[in-house]
Amino acid sequence: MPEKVRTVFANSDDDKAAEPKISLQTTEETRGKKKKNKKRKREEPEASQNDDHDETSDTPAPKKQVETPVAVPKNQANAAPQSTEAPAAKPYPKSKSKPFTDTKLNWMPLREKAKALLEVRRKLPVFENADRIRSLLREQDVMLLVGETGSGKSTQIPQFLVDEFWCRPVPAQITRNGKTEKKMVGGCIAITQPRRVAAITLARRVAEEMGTPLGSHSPASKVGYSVRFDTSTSPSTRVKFLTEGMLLQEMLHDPYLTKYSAVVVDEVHERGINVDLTLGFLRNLVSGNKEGRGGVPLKVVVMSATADMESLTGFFQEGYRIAGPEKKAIENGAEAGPEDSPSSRDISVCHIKGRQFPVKTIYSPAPVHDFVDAALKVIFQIHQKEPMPGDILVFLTGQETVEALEHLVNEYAMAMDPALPKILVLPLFAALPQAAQQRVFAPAPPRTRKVVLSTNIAETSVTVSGVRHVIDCGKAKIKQFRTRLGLDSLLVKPISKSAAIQRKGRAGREAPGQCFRLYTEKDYLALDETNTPEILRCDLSQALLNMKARGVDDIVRFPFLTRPPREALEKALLQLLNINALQEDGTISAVGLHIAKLPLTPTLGRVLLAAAENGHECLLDVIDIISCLSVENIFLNTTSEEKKEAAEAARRDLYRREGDHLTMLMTVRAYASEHADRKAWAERHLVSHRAMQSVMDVRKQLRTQCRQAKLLTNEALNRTSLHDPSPILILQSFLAGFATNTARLVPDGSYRTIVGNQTVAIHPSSVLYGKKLEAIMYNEFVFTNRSYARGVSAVQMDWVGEALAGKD
DNA sequence: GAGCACTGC
Repeated sequence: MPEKVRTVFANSDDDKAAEPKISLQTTEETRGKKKKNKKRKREEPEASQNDDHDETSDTPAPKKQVETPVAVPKNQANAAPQSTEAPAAKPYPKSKSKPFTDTKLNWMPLREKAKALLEVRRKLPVFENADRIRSLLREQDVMLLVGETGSGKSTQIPQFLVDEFWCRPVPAQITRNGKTEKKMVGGCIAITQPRRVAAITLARRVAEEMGTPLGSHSPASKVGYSVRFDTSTSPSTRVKFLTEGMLLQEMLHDPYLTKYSAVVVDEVHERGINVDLTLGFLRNLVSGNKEGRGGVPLKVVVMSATADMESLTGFFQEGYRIAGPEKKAIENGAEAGPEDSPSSRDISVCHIKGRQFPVKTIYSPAPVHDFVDAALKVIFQIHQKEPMPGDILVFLTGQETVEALEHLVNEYAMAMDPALPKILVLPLFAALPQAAQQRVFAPAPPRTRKVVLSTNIAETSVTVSGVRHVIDCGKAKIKQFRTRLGLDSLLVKPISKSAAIQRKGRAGREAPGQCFRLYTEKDYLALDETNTPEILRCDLSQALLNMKARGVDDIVRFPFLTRPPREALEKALLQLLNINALQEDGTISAVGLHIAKLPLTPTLGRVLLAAAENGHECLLDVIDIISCLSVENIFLNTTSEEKKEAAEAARRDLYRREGDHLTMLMTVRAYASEHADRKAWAERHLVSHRAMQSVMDVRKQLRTQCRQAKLLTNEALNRTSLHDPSPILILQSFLAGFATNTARLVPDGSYRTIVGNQTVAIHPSSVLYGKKLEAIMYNEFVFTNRSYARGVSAVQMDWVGEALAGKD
């Protein structure tokens, strides 16, 4: 249903009621505007392609767009996703000696580009609402904004707000823990994003539009971004794009977000656990007393692509209700601005229409049993009937189904009528090497139709150009943490309506399109409205530790947008108790506080601290291993048989009989000591170069943090000679966090978990696969077709006993 | 004999 609703921006001229007011969409003015929109679409479909960030997420601000703002074929822009640096981002070296006037001169071309871009911006659906959004936010602290794809909300909203009077830094007196301090509060707008690429791409784009250099490139820069391993801001930054995790991290140090006048939370509908935590903390900030901010209000804009805003309005209203009808007097005497009038408690809901071409939906007349087979038929049906150009995007569940369909399509294509255009089949999934992924962005060769077979990576993370036909199998693999069993399950499940709409929308980005749903309309109507929030699907220990570290001692009273079941919360608390991150009374311990600041799961954080007690050498080795465990799989999947044998031989010298942990250590050591050509080394050993680069990033970050925490000395870090690792010390350090992730061999030759007595098999990707050992410790316990332990090492039963008894 | 997608001072 949401896809059929056509709404315009909220009509906010209604009388203001005393009760918290929600201005809902009105449909009256729609008609005229709709027509206008339609016309616009025909005239400049290209302009709409780069204004919403999910469209550019894989195509950083196409530079052509800057030079000729009118017409850029999307294909072209996508064809070179590597040319990331827009010209505006380049000209400022970090050199401090550069005179300021120089910067000023270099500004001129930026200004001109910004002026040209303004023409494009003016045509965005969101633009005509600028004044209304500004005036609502002058009165109110919270705004909810529904903006469909292509509305331009992510790039424009911060620019609408940055020059508002309330967005200037103000001197304030802050009282905390009885101490009063003078400080500037506000001045900056934060915009959160679920993904790194989006944060960086948007920052680049907005910097161009504002005509200022990006981030740390110049002291005059107004736009910056902050993602893990990559921060580009300057003291003058006013608009900052960051990942949700990064904002949470900032909040650990500055709970009242005193740098910011506003926080814009974008893409809320994706409902990652970080966004849920962010919203909980923000609700406490807007509805609580503002002492920590010296009485200066914080504006919160929550943006989503789906119309389900009722739960969000209720969520923020409840915050106001609990805070009480009267505002607490501000004790330190900060002046009461207009924000303190009752209307600051109103919440407005605004709808902005997107810019999409119409997409026709075709349902399967009867239930489909084999969606790979059904997809095959539809692909050739489209290919025979539909004119060129018009590529096909097929949503499947995983690598397995992608590869199965790939073979089938290629097979059928060979027997195809030679008079028909050719078919180019391109698989797309996250584990695919980067180079192979890039192939889907290149436009199809002449007289060829691209058929992209994708997992749900193409649903949000990646935009494929040229697509006019979408085939949706209606399913996806979803990871679900099962509290009772303490394991992750990766199961094929039906998608939600909003995911189905998202998939369908991928056909209408450049021209009218069609979407074939390989399920019946009845099935569609029975789907859940939205995706299950991650907070209901994952292990909560990290989230709880973060809350505890922020002083939220009573978890039950935390404002959850969706409250996790009690059992899941209890399990997480128990786990934190087990690793001594919490004290018996449930408050955070010194160890817990330390772990919370590490960019690791609580368990891995605990391991790191345990290793620190076993000496510098052990800590350095454990950091190497932890770095591997906290990134995607470093070992590539073998594709062909010949390659496999060569790789097995090359990898042989890395394998350690102690298990995967020590094997990872040897891999990091070998990679790090390869100075000539790491990429070639990685290819030879069938190790993912991309993953190893992340490993090295994490390793560097952890080493730095350990040095700052005085767990490592410079001397230990700079030592060049390699010591012999001590497997015993390393594995015992791991048991400090993973004592409950252990299993012992039983007489029938299988393994049973020590806690829970469940059957578990060593995953085939492990170096210990097929081995019979006294006991094993594993990093992960997952269920796919059966229960597997992944990341496995051999341990001794008496070590496990000691670790479980807490005598580490 | 096997690998949905994201993310972190």
